Amino acid sequence: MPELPEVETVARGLDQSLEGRTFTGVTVRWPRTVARPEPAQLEQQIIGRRVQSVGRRGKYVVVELDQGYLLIHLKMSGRLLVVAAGEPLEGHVHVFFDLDDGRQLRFHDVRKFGRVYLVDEPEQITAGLGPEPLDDDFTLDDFSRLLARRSGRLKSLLMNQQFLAGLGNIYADESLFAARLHPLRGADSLTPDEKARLYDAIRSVLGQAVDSRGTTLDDRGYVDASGRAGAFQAQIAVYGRRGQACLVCGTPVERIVIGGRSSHFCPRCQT
DNA sequence: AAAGCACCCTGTACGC
DNA sequence: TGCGTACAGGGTGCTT
Repeated sequence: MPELPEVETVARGLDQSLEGRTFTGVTVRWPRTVARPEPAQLEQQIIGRRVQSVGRRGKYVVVELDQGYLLIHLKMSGRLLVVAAGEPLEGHVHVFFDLDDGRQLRFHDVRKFGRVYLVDEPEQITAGLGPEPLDDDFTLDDFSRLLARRSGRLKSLLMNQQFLAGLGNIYADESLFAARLHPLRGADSLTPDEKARLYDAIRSVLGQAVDSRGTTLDDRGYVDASGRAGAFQAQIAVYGRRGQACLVCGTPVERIVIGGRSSHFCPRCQT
């Protein structure tokens, strides 16, 4: 599932390959994928727009145009691929954009949860997101202050994009393992040392995952804009490892459901 | 404020 | 072999 490291990797690839390109057409094959404007208006609004840069906010890919912004959320299964227009159109391509150099930006999404937005300002979509955990100016003090106002379970909190932007199920579980904190711990129960451990763990796990170009769990999983898989799966400690030995102590990894989402943790290491 | 759940979707795993 | 069904997952919206 694309989370912050995967979206960051996609955005970096798109920034390289799309900068300076102009959109010359768009085809919508599954209208619900286009959240706004109305699919019929997308064409007239995006043709002629030029890409200035591609970045990321939370789990959104943010394409800065000479006028307006194209935002894409990959949700569960979305892929953004840049290919020559002559390449056969794969199944599950719900929207594709023609570029002025004979290539296409294709939005491929088996689950159809992903969404595309064309807006004047990115904040129209991203205003509710919490801070970026990897920003230089996101400090331990900031994190402690955010935690102080919360009382829910750590796992649910880390998954809440309004609390912190970019963590999903994989990196929330991995961060809690790295911090040696149980996913059901109350956010208001942490000692100063535990808060520091969690802050460090989130930044360390996300940073390493970005360096590894994200996590690709199987051959249908995440790939970047050039179709390349990530490598962080080799460093996964608990996610998806139910029943397997904890890499630190050998205790079987447990899986429980929190807030309707699976949570993986070591019952001995995480307290 | 937080928890629980249905919803959106489809491929896959599983039971019979 | 083939069918039906449960499940996974991020985010939103609704109810408790």
